[in-house]
Amino acid sequence: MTTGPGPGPGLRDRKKEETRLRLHTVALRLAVERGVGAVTVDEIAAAAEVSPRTFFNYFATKEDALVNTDAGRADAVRTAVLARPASETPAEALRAVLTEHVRRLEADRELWRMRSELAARSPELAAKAAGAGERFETALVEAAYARTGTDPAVDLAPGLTARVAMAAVRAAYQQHRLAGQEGALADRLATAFDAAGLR
Amino acid sequence: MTTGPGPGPGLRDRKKEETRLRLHTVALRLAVERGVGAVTVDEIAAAAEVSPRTFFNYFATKEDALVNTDAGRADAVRTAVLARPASETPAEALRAVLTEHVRRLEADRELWRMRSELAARSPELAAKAAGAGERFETALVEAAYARTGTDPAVDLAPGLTARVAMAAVRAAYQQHRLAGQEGALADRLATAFDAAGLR
DNA sequence: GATGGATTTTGCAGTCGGTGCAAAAAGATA
DNA sequence: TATCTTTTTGCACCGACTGCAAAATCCATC
Repeated sequence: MTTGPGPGPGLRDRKKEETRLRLHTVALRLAVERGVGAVTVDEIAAAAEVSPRTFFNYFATKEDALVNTDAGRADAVRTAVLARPASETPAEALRAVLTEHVRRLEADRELWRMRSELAARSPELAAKAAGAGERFETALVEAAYARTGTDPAVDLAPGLTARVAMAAVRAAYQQHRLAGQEGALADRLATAFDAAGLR
Repeated sequence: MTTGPGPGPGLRDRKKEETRLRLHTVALRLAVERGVGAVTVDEIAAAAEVSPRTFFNYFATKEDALVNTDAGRADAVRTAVLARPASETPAEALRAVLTEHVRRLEADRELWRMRSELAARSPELAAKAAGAGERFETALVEAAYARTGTDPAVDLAPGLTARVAMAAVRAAYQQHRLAGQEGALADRLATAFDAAGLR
């Protein structure tokens, strides 16, 4: 994000980042208060103090502002899996990266709770979130194959392992949510990984 | 679909079913030829010889006409899992139902190839398809818990098993596609189920 | 500090997806 | 055949989204 010999991000970059975040949080707040369908892009832009046209400089669609799917997330997780020690099996690498990934998400628990709530109320949003989840899973699959160096048309295991790992994450999340978010998600996740054979 | 004491579906019902199918296949054809974004609802409706307003009597959105996500699919699979012999474990029931489900999908291989191709080219379509996949998985999870009669907040296993089963299906599909759809998908699926521990 | 260039925001007009409503058309029934 | 029910259609409208160009803001240089 460095723009040159200066001491850090310029005012422009900082303002862009702040605007993006403001649009996202304002959109979330309004949608939670009134429902996804009842909030217009005009209203979000006005509340965030930018023009509607500018809204679309930041987000391709209204749903993107609510889900804030960051294309970098899939890239980042792929990179993280590849950066694990070469001695680890795909299962070990995936497990370690996902455990850390979930730990970080927990730090934004309230944000995730709001997103889940909205997705439960809006099929379009649920679909957008599911699409993002699928891209995330695809990145894990690609990373697993990159680690084994095997041909996906021949070797089923890396693709299966990555997908099973994500299945364990989703199962642990559901249980955590239904249990009222009591207890440690990390423990549930560890239990799910063990039960799914990822060691 | 019987409308009364008559000998079968009335003209109305038959025409509705034909119209829905025509809209779907015309939409698919046009989208494959020109790209999802380049085809308008007006064009689809005209090619299917109905008015644009009628299009929306059949499909809630343009993407729905392309993906043709049938809400009944999730319900049907839930019913099928519940209808398996009570002596079967969730894993056995899920495996049997999914094996049959995939066998039926293979009968429409060309249709599924077109859908996959479109989803790869359109993020909105990919999201819609992912959303449908998630609802399908949710139905499997619900059916698994209904079979065990256990509390999802307490018992992780049924939810995990159902999700792992779907992971196996997706892994098998990917391998099948990358292998140029040669060989039997059913064999790949059986291998994936075995490797994932669903017996 | 002034100037010019680069970048971002904004306003605007337009297209398209999607909705509600009522009239017209088509099918079903007596 | 007349009447009722259901489906289709036309229409006006709203909101999401896009391309374009002018205005505003930031940045580098002198």
